[in-house]
Amino acid sequence: MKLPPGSVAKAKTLQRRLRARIVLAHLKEKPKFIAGADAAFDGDFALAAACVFSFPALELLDIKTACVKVKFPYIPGLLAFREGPAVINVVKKLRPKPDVLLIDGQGIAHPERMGIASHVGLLLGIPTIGCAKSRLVGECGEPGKKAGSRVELVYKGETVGAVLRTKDNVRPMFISPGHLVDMEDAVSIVLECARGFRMPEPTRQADLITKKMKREGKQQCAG
DNA sequence: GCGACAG
DNA sequence: ATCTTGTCGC
Repeated sequence: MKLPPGSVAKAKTLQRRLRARIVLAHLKEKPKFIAGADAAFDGDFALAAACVFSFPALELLDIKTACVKVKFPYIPGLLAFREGPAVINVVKKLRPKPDVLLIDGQGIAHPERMGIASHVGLLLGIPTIGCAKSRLVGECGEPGKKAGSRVELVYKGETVGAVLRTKDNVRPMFISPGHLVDMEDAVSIVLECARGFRMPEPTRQADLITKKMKREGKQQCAG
């Protein structure tokens, strides 16, 4: 996928401008509604899905989907410019509006502290948590084999995330605050959303929906 | 120059 | 992310 000249440099400049507005603070109230969002790809289109659950009961309350044309290729560190538009579009449709949003990707565990979770959280103005299946940046050890064990993810001398075992004996998840939450919130909320699978329920369901959309064809999706 | 590199 | 069969482990 081709990009107009200078797009990559402009994207990086925007990240550095937006990161000044990221706020990491402890949630004042326990969330009542939590959502998860993810996207799959079919040609030049991003098939996005988002779902909201009651929290901490995790009863499914709403599901929304969207099909958005992608204008950016995948470039490590610039995922928000590829998936962000579709995710923002679909999350805006959710009812009730979520108090916290889990996104498949990094929060501040990013070269510019602006992973997709931080980026989307800032643009939507809602608390977000990055839930990635693998590492983008940072150094870390290996957490214990039991669910709940964790080690810090350190980047340039700063703790930017947690390498968290969400299930016994499975590869850990890379959790990092996105926006309007702190590290403790991120880890505790993800653990409360762990329901016997590696991925926390909100993100896991969004991922399943996304793959189903792809199987059944993008022609019938909203957006 | 070489290796790393979310989805 | 996506392309892909059988297969090992809980």
